[in-house]
Amino acid sequence: MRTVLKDIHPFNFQKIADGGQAFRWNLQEDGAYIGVVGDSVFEISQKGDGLVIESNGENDIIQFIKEYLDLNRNYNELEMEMLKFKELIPVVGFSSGYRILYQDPWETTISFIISANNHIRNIKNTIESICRAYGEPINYKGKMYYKFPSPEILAGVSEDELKCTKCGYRARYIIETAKIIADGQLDIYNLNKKPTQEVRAKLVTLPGVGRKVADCIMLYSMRKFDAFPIDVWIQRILQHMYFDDKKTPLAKLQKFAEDRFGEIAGFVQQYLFYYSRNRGQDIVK
DNA sequence: AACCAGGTTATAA
DNA sequence: TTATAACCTGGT
Repeated sequence: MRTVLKDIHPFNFQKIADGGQAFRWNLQEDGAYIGVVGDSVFEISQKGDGLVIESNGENDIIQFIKEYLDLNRNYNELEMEMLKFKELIPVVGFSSGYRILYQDPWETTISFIISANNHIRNIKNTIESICRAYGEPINYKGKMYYKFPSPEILAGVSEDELKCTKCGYRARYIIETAKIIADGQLDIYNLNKKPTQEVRAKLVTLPGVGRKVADCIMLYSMRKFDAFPIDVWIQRILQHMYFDDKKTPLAKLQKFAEDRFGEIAGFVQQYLFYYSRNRGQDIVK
């Protein structure tokens, strides 16, 4: 399947793919990105406002990837909302084109458990190893790619074996969480129907999932846009912009951001994150 | 060689 | 309720 989408704006796939919300997109020599989403391989290249999407999936995969890329949302409108906060004017200008992907809750949960106290290169390597070791293969243009393994599969892996993927002490969290999901103790695919507070409370019961990871899961896979994950970058930029560069407790930053940005907090977080990480330097891999 | 990187957890005040 | 240390791994 191959399709061309036009007049997509604002949209910047490089920002989206390398922005830290997804870990399975890899830049090719020709400038395209290849990644596995769900059961299919996708190859995406952007030329201005046009998007070329290739996939081993069938035609009905187009709607799927449009949802994934959040193409049905009006980001012009959204950016107008953000610009009502005057201090965000340079942030929106810098980060425009970023989008919040709509990812799989299970994969997102495990990915962000791995992300804790870790950095992107390691996170990507570990996730890729896990998929290669336990995920089903997909052939795309003569090369092998691998799906993200199911909860049932990871629930059955031993801790020592999983540690071969360099996830370290997180191996235990991954397996225990997989067991809870596989057993049906937590129905992660229907969680989004509940209010944010309630979903968060459920998510943090999973081993390896704290406040920050829970908010990432909600924001990237459940469309809970009032979630506002605070990592060191967000902490830095919030302290810089609103707290006179003074070290401020996470709880205080959290409440501040939620009160100030409300329903669009998650979008603001993404734009701030990208701004905080990348302004004045090259885009980090 | 010591320290850090997109936090969570256990433990103690 | 809030603060502090330990934690796999890979890199500087």
